[in-house]
Amino acid sequence: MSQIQHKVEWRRGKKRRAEKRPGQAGFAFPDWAYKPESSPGSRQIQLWHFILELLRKEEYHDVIAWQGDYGEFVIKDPDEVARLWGARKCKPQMNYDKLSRALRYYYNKRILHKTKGKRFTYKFNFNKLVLVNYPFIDMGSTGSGVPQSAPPLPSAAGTHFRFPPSTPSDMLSPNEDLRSPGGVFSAVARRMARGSVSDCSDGTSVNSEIEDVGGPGGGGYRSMIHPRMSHESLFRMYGGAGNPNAHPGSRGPLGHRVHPDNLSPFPVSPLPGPGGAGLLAPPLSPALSLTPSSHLPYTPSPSLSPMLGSHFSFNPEEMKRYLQAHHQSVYNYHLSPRAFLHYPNVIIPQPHRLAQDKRELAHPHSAHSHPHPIHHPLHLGEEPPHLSPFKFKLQPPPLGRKQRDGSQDHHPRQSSLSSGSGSLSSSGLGSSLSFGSDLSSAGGSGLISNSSSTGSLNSTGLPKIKVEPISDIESEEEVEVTDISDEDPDDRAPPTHPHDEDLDEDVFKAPAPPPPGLLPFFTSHPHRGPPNLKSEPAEPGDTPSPSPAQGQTKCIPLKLRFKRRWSEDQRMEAMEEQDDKKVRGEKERERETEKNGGMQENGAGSAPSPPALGGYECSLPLAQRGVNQDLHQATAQLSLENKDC
DNA sequence: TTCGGAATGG
DNA sequence: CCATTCCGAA
Repeated sequence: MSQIQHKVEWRRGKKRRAEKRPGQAGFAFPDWAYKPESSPGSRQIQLWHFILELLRKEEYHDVIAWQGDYGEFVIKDPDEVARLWGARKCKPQMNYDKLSRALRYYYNKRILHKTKGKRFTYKFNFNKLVLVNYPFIDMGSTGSGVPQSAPPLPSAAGTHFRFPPSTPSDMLSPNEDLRSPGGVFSAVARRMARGSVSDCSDGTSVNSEIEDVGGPGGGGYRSMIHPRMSHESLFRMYGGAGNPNAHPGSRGPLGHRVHPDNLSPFPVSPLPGPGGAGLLAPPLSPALSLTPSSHLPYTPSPSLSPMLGSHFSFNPEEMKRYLQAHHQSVYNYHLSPRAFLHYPNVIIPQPHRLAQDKRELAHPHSAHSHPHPIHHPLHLGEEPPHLSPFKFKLQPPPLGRKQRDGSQDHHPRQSSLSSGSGSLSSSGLGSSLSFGSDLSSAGGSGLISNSSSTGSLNSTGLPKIKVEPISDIESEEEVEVTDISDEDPDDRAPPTHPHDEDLDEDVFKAPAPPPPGLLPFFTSHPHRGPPNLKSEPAEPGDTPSPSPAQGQTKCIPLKLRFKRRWSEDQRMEAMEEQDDKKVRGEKERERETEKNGGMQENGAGSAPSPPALGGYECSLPLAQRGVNQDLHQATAQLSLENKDC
């Protein structure tokens, strides 16, 4: 503020870009999801990344710190944060007002939301997808501890899965990528490709994002998160307090960071040794909230899990594993249940219901007449018969309050099908591989439950939380992860669901072909503590009884269950923070979703995406070779501040 | 203080 | 897309 705002700048009349279209290239999902590739803007560090970094560092504790629950942070010194941000972006004029505007944009992306009632307090929506990309973030840790809560969740979840897929060999598989050329990897590749650079001219400053470095090698590291681990764990890994090694306390003044190692965002070795801790690393922190899903029974301890340890050992096999895991993890993180629906193999632990489900699930279905949705916990080897592209939808957009305009029409989505949409996979993988990518993918956003919840739930009397129109958005917004390959619609076009389109949830709907490699495994559902069973209003639609009957190849019952759960979760969230969101029409958001067409494929084609595989491959070697080194480098690079511009 | 539209730059 | 900058409105 003090500064003058001379807006003198060049304001040339640029024409307004009237529209924004997402990629024509063919992605169904929001472009922003992958910005890295081409968009310049994105290539720079993004604000939320920056925020996370600050949060990770003790040095900045006074200006910004985690506070409260999961993912909540408070900006203690707005001006300072703005200054730092401005420095990073070389925008001396930056101030909190502006910075906050930028943060507000995240609301729609669901990356952040405001904690109401608390000044300067925002909350990351880690619950949903964000983590996918940033598993390492340690949220609550900061000094305080985080621990707030470890959510008591059901540990059950953990139990079932075995992380390690049975067949490692498959991992690499190809499924994903292979399937579609452009598929997942492309995204990854793109990300990798993008080099982040420091903004400032001199380059002195390094980006905090370490992506690049991380990319090949780095990516690998992270992946290993045990699937079971919840975000929380991950968070800690990221460097927070959880990691003992993490900040040793020494912190340099701005420019210096502690040892690179510590700070690095990378979790240090996520990959546990094969046998090691990896499997079980206990989750630690709990900062997460909402959906913590899978928590192990044990409580998180602040100290990290063994996994975090610093050693990496990579064997080729491990790498594979880890990659796989990665994928999995990606998919797993709090995604909406829907995501899982498509995966037969997945097991989803539900805390409460677990038991029941478990039984059902547990059965080895031997394949038979009725294909049970769930098979074994991940098995890569088997390819699931049909995996569809999973789409994840994120939370519903917060709908801004645009009451004023009142506009909006919401169109119900009709589309159900949109489905086809595509998907993208990028998110997970991409990011995984490369470090810093954006969460963009995460952001993808989608919608959520609303439909279901709204509809059904409403009846319950809940306040409607959101109602949104997500229609269009949905399509786009949802992020799908998966391969996009979907290209062919037909194949997958499943005739499946005879019953309904699910309009409510589009999401569920269409299953598609199985992407082979991905297997998500479980999800997490968090519920925070309160039990919800009770109230769950069953939705009408819900299937009370699970009978998969039909040909659903997929699992309907499960689906429903999830749905329910999801809805609840959503509600909870909503309630928690709740806001009223209103329906906001998303205006412009596009429509594109076409899905079909050729876009998808694009992977290769239009999209510039580099050869996915290539990237992939690269990574391996790298990883193997010198992971540590890479890490170090990466870490080293990380620096928040930039010197002067 | 916070929200979000609009225009604009990149 | 992702901010940045303004700015009017709650």
